Amino acid sequence: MKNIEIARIFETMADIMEIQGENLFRVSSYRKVARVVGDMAEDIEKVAAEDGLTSVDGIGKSSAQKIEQYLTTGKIDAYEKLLKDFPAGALEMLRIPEVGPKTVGKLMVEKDITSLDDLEKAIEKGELDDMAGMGEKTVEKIRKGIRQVRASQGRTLLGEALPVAQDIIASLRRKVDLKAAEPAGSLRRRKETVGDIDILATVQRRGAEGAHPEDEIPGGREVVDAFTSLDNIAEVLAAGATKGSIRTREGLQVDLRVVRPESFGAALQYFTGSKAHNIKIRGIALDRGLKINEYGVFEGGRRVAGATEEEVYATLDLPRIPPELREDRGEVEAAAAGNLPELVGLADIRAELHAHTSYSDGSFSVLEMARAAKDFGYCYLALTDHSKNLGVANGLTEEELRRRNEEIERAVEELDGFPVLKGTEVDILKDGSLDYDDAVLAALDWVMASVHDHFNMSEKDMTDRILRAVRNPHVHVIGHLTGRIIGRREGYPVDVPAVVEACAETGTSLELNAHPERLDIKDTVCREAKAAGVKVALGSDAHHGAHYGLMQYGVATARRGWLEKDDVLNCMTHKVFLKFLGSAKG
DNA sequence: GCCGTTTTCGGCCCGACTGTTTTCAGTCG
Repeated sequence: MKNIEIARIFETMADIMEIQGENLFRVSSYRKVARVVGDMAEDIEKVAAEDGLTSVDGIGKSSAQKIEQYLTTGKIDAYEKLLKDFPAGALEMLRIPEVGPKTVGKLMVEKDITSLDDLEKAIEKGELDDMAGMGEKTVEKIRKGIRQVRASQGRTLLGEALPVAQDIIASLRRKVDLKAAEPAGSLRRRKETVGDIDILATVQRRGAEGAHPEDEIPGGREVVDAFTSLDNIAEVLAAGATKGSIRTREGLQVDLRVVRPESFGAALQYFTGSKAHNIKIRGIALDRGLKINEYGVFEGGRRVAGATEEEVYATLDLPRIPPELREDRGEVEAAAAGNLPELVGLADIRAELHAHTSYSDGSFSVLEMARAAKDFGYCYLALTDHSKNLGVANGLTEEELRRRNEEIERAVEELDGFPVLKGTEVDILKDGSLDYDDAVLAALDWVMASVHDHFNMSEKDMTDRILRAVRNPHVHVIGHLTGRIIGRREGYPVDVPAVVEACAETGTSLELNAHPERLDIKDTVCREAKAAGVKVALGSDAHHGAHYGLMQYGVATARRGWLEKDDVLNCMTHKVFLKFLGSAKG
């Protein structure tokens, strides 16, 4: 599956072309190719062979040729040519806040600066001072920005950013009387990582009717002041009449915007994005003679909507599209056709299906884990301790597994019959065999099979290894399919579509590991699984009673993957779940 | 470079903020 590689190449080409001053529409068409190829569920090679690349919206003749060339030769001439004249370290400078392609281009041409290091040295020597547009403040910003790029190396996990945003909103509400306050941006779309946090707020008092957008918002400055005087702030970056910006001690940038109540829905829609979704929405508006901006929907000069998102979408005869879907992956078309999915919600989740106890590497006993699940509101629980191969995690021998199962029976009794399934997260060994014999697995209620070692295999070998586990009649579900750790470890190479296909054939499910560092399978694969009729099991990978709360990130990712209640095993009642397990693998 | 029930040419979403400019370019969301 070469989709991601190709997406990266087109993104890089777009960056380089933009720095070199290429036509911006041409640049954005390269970015669009990168996005559609990266988001595509199918293997690009398969699309190329079957329907042809130009059947994909956004891929024209020229891009199709480049992709074909990559698929056949592993190279793209146009890309090689761009790289040849372009220093490798220069793209890194784009990651500095306030530094865009134009600035990078100027630095390269005028000062021969081609890397973060070069730039830092040049600033130290005062070499930027004679450049047009490089005042004292700008240079200082860049200097700080370089440090920041080095320190943060990118984006923050959803699981870290969401609690920060929720804390800030709660603190803000205690200080000022807000009518509404919501995170926007990629956080609201629940992307697996976010660059910064955007919060929108509106105050109780209504603005004067017909007030111009440029007027100050009544009560706005008061909210901004409250915001910039919160605890846990390392630095106030900006504080105006309607907008404030801070950096938290964890290094996260948080932007707050105060908007008028009559514009709140429009602003929320606008700042939630994604950019691609908004471009599509605006296009539809234009066709109808409407203009949408962050203040509302306008017909001529007249505002026709804006207070709520429902209102904004309704002007286009669309239902409100859930934020998690707003990626221009077909959601607008689905909304227009009345085909939006009824997304699974946290309240639909009846069970935890991936949890460890102190028998392996968890910190709670069997009884404590079960009691915590019951207290959490679940109707049942599956305990999935590691198998003996995983020494570092104190994996269970067959004898230990038997003793743990007896302890489960005692715990069930203790908790008045709260159902606890006897499960395992059994290692898929190097050759694709499993770490327990079939007889041992057959006696268990719930068998999850996962790869935990020998990551450095070829894609073919790894895929064959996993496929062998999929085909084992006792395996109900494959755990964290790609093994990625977001921001730290790329997943091992595996032909995901081939695994999905085999799961569909054999009645095997796929786990969506809800741990914020994993979120594996990811959103687009969820959608692929759903299309193939493969069920998804959400698992928090809990090693402690407090970890059950991580389920929310799994649900968020499932929603981004268009999953509905019927696609998710955890939504089944205990009885239905057992029946499903009895029949799934035929 | 992509796209087309007005189109195969001429468009391509829109606005705010910042620093630095003396009317605007660059960046961001």
